[in-house]
Amino acid sequence: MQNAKTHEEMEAAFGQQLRDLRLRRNIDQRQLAEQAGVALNAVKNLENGRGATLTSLVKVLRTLGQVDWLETLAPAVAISPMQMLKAKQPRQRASKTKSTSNA
Amino acid sequence: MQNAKTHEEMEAAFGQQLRDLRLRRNIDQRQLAEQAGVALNAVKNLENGRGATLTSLVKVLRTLGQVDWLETLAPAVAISPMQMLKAKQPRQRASKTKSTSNA
DNA sequence: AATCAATGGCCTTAAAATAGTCCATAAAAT
DNA sequence: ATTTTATGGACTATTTTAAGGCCATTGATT
Repeated sequence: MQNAKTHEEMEAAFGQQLRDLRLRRNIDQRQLAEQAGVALNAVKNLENGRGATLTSLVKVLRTLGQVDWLETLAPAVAISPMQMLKAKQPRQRASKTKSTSNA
Repeated sequence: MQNAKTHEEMEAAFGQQLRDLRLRRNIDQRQLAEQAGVALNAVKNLENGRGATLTSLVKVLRTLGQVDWLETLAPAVAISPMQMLKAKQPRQRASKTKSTSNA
């Protein structure tokens, strides 16, 4: 099983992390909302996992000094410039072979 | 300056990472959308940074096998159980000192 | 060169952000 | 321990935005 968590659980757990970050900086939700330029309820929703937009998340992450985290999702495969020249473009579109299509 | 990138740029860059992940698995947007249980447009919006919900992101991340990434935002401060007993609660509310209040 | 995936536009519906207020309670002050 | 006070959660109504679906166009793959 990959995690067994539902989206709701995952979002709630994620919100808890956001809350931890905020508390480490010792600011309240209102201040965070103001500094991030989002509504107070947006922060509440984020921390409670009740639904939010990526935009709100990015703004909040920036205020919390965690924007870099967003770039850690898909670490680019680091290859040398020489390899770069040899290698084909990494793939810009999915190929036709419907390998993983289970639908 | 905190990163010089605008939200739009950040979301677009983030979307590019999602696209990379998808292409590494060699599936197209439609397949990803189907497997994730979101609309094709949700995937488009995510990859293009045109606005998306956290829910869509979580569903897509799960399909891409990257849900664990969500838990890497605020790595909990690992302390021993004994320290836990001694230590004060990490802070459950922001304290009164309006240090960072710029409003 | 021909295909077909990916994008972008438009429209409708669903959902989230915003704004404002109230309340329970945890934290600070006495 | 009790009081005070700020904090965070809950609720409503309204505005804004994204999801969902469809079609036309672009452009990478083959």
